[in-house]
Amino acid sequence: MNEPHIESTEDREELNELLQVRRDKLKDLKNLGIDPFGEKFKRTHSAQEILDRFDVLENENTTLPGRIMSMRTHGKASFADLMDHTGRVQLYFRVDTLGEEGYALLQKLDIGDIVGVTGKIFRTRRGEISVEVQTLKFLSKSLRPLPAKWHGLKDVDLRYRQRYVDLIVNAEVRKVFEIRSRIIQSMRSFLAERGYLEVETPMLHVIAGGASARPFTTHHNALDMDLYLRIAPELYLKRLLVGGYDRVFEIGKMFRNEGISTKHNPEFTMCELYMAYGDASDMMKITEDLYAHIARELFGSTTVVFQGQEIDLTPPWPRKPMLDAIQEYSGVNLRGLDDAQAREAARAKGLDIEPGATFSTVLDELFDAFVEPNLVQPVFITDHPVEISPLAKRKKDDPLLTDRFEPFIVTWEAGNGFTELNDPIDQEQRFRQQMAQRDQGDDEAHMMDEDYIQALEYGMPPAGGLGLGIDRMVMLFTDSPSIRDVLLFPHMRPRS
RNA sequence: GAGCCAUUAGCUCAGUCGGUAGAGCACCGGACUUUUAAUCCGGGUGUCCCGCGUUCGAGUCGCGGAUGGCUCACCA
Repeated sequence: MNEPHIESTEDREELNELLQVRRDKLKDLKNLGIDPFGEKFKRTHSAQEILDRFDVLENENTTLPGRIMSMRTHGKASFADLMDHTGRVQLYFRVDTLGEEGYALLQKLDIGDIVGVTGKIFRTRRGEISVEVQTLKFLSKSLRPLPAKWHGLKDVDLRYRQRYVDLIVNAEVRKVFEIRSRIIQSMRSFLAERGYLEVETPMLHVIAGGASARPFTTHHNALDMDLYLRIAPELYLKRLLVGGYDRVFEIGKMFRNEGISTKHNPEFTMCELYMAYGDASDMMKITEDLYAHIARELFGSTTVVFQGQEIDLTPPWPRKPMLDAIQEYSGVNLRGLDDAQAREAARAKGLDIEPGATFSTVLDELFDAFVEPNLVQPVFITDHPVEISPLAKRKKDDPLLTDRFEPFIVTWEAGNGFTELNDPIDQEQRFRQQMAQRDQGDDEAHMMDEDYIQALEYGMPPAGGLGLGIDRMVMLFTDSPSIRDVLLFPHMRPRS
């Protein structure tokens, strides 16, 4: 920190009045021998504690830090609201208590300043629980004005770019991220209780596998090699099953170089878990139980309201094979059709299908157009075609389909799970098929991972695996319509 | 990537037919010893997102650009 403090007009002519006034007060404090950026401060109570336990705390002394959020001055007495992480408590200042000199310091106090006070807890005539301040310490002088107390900060651009201000001013935003933290905690304990070991696998991948997505690339200088940011941890977690761990999970960031929308951020959080000797049905059960468990912990109920719709998360959720769902909602029965017939059937429903589209592409289009918008209440869509499921085990009774499922809630895909393919020979063929698609120009097709095949050749137990999108789960539980509302710092274009 | 919309004071927003900008809160000065969206008196603090153009004159009209929002596309 070599830069000198900028304190007054001489240093920076361009500061506007609001900023200048605060810098002048800062200078005044220093001239009085007061450090405007205090130090460690020990608290005896939080703001909420004072309110909650007033019956026993009345007339007791308290010491607490917080941020000044509003001030009402009345000549020789003044009021202020002090906010900490728990809530707000009113401060009462009077010249009789503080003395002329102490009281005069209030002139240097601004909304936004972080202070520590000591004083007596009492109730005002109007009934407001307050602290009559005996000592006031400046812990951090605020040099910028906060947004208006009544209207707050609404400009979404500013709210995301300056999330710190959003968090200061909008208590409901703070709440969202507290709930996010509780959801993840609750997920961890849920899985730990069931014998899952939390692990960490690499984020820098030589092969971006485990999902169909365009990866970000980066470069390692010392090794002079390009690397990918992971799009999924799947192949590493299954190597751990080969290694002998019975149940593992990982919660972490994934990176996908794709479009940004209200449901997509380039980096997002996923929880993946694997259960040796299990299968897709175990994973469906874990999914519905986990959602219900979190809902109960958060709200004491397994129904939640999202954007005005009541969503019933009570297990068990219905299971519906993909082809049945398509037939039910679009009237198209794709069973037994070849690529050309499937294209024709979809076109008959008014979809714009490309000439070379394969059966699974058509299926995807029909599903997106006719089925997805209807999947408001939780449901597992099952039995995806093998071409779009290169890591899932085939169904015993239909080798063209896989033992796979996707949970849908409020029309979003909330996750993805399946019985894991543990046959290295089939896996290698699937990868080769994906490579062929890649050669056709599909840059989201899976890459070949020789080492993963080798791992399977050592023997991986039959297993169930599941990936859950944490951000979408948090959106559901916090009634947030945009993923940006559940990310502290959503990706934004830099301002020029 | 495409369409639509938005961008004016620190914040939230007005701004008529094209005539050089306003309100509330915040802020500054003054009064006030239990207020609480405190009140009362006085003060408008501005790159009207940026650039170019039309015009005697542009916050306002046209074109280009930036950022954001929504929808679509892409995408699990």
